[in-house]
Amino acid sequence: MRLTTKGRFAVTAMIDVAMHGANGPVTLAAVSERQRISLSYLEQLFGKLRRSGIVASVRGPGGGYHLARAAAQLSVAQIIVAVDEPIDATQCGGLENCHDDRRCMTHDLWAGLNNHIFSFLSGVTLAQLVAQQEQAAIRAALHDARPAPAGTTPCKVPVTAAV
Amino acid sequence: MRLTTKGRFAVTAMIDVAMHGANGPVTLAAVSERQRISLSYLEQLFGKLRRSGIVASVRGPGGGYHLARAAAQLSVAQIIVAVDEPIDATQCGGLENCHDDRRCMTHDLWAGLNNHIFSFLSGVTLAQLVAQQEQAAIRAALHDARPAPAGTTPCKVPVTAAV
DNA sequence: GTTTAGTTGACTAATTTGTTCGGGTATACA
DNA sequence: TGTATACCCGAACAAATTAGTCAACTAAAC
Repeated sequence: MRLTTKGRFAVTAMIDVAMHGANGPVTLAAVSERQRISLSYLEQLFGKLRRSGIVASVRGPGGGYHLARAAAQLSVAQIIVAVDEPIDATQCGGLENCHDDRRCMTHDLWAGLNNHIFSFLSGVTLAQLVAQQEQAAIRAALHDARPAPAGTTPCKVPVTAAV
Repeated sequence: MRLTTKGRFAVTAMIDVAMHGANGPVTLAAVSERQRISLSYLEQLFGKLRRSGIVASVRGPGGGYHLARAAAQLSVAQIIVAVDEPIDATQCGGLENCHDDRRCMTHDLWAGLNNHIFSFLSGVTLAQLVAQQEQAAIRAALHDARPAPAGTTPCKVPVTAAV
């Protein structure tokens, strides 16, 4: 289980699809514009998401992507695994160059940690993230009750974001 | 909080130091040989670990690295943060190019997930990993009671390792 | 003073990330 | 039947990151 910006893009895009999918399929062009992710990159990501059965596509005009399952049935772990392909398998997967025990120590160790992180992210559903996001939007609307001039909202990134 | 092989190398090396640190400092050369990590790469990683106050160094003959605190006081999160520098801060940290709300949506979202993962990994101590590793070694020793020919132990990587 | 081992920095190859381009194909709609 | 929409696919690419190498230096033990 890797955790890179690639997976974040995928999750972000999936949240966007989940939030805008009420009235039919969501186009990647719309996601691209809203989330500022290059269209082609989205195409690559959604190709994987589709092949993983996480989203389904509708071609032609009025087409786009929609969730293949309910948002409550889709976990962050599934999304990340779909786009952040495994590769590696920790350097000796099926290879025979794994002779000394030490090597295996690393593997077992990380397999364990992987399991922990994976099961944690498996417990976080898209539905939860969407709900969290919608609440945040409501809070923001209430807080900035006065009509703020467009394009001036400061971006408050919690300190921990840099972690 | 990124989660890459770099962090894994660091944690693996730290476990090695923790397990072999009973009789004085552990040299990177020894870690390099046992864990099959390039010496120079370890030097880079331990440079960061030292500057983060996670390990302390002893120079000269008989020198090496030892934990700066008890293994029970060192979390996986600390190690990973030390070597996997933050960079990014999710693309707009202090920058002013964060105008539309959507951008901030991503940030808040990931800050939240970061917090979750971070606090989870903060709860995993080096001492726990060492204990887990020692138990595994004991199990392996009991299981492979017969004297296995050197260099033939198969490397069993759990399926989930590929995740 | 010689050896050990940390310390630093520069430099490199390989991989990953994110993007751009250039073409396809399926479908709704006129 | 045509045309616009939007999914699909692959190649090529710059930038960043990862992992490793090399070389020179400093502190300490013996």
